[in-house]
Amino acid sequence: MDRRRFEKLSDNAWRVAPFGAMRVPAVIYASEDLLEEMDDKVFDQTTNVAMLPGIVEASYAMPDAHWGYGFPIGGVAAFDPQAGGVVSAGGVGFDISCGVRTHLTSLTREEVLSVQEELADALYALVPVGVGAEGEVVLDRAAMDAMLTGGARWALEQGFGNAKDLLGIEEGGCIEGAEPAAVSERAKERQRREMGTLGSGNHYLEVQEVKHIFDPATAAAYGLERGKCVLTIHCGSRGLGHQIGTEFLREMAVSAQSFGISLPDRELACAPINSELGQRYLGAMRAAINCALANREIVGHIAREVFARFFGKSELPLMFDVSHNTCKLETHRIGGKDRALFVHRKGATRALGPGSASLPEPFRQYGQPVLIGGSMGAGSYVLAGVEQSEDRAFSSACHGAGRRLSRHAATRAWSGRQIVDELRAKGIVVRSPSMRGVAEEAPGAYKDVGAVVDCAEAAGLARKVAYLAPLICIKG
DNA sequence: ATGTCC
Repeated sequence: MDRRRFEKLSDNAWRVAPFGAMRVPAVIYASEDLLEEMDDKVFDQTTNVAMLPGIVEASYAMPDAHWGYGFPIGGVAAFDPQAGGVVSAGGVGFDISCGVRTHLTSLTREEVLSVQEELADALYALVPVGVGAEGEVVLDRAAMDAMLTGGARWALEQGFGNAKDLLGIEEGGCIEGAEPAAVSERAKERQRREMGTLGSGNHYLEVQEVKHIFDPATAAAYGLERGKCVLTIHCGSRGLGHQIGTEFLREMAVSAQSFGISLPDRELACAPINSELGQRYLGAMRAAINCALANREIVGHIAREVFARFFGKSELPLMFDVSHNTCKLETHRIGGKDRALFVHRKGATRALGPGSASLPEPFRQYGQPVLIGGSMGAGSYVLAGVEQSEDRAFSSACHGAGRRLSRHAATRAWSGRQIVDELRAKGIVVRSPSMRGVAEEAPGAYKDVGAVVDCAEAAGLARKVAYLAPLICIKG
């Protein structure tokens, strides 16, 4: 994008003053290099979101923003129901509550390397992965509704995971207000056999080494120790979330006119929060959030069983589990006044600062762990929420590196086999059912995750705590 | 992201 289209607020923040039907400004957090690299579509989409009814303060984009469906991926926007605010299915995305969780291990890099290939084989054999992957858990009608209401708490009752896990999951593992009745039979049917599965695309399970610590005190509070390994899982609500997104997008697009909403882009289909459709979507979306939380809890359980085979009994305590595709009711201080807002984060991570009451005690004073998934070769980062993030984008940060090339362009540039071999030469073992998927997810198809997190830190969205280097990657 | 088009 041409930086001259923006007013420079700082080295890492760029503003577009309202023009046309924009109700608020658009603000993109990016370094000059990242901004130049972004697609013009990010400008169009971020400014389009600023036209939606009831939007508060500004339409934001994170440093990893790229072209998405309606909203940019890496978009953050908050709406006030008292001011005609809307909820948008495209503002959450198709993979509702897609997110990342990281488990701690007491294993050293050497211990993992001594069984690297075998451990990769076992994880790949036992964690269902790929398009249409099905698991051992099959839900009947009653179990489906209990799962959609109970989230990770339900998974725990079924014998998956440890009770302590709930403390480390957003919302304590279960979001209130889920309405299984608002979820179609078709969405439920698609999910019936998909619990405890990874899925495809950018989803993965990785064993990573804590390679570098930037903030020793916070790392210690999070349980991260240099040279030790962690297990990170990135997946979402599978077929259920996708089906809910598809159905509500269609319904919202059809109904927009009846609500008197004129859409700058049909993909921005939305409904007033205070409408039957808006409430029904929120109930279904929260059910999908619980589905994703339960899904990750079960995948974590399977991984723990695999680790127990190799290394004996170990707890693999959960460090944190955080979603990056959600719309959540939160209280934010706007102009000195607390307001209840519906915050859409699409490819953006909640990043609560120190002292937030909803953070678990062990690390409340350090701020929320913000888990940033990099690409296969580039590694990942753990960040921490900072106080000033509240004034930047409702306490939000980036969620990953962000794509540089489209999936199609990536498959033209690389073969999956070539990528697997190159990563093996670097000491990273990859297992995947889809070599095309690996090519689409090639490290070169993503921006430099280091530059993205440096920018997030410089912009005051979050601060760097640790860098994680992959040793094993199970890829969807 | 996705039973990669009901």
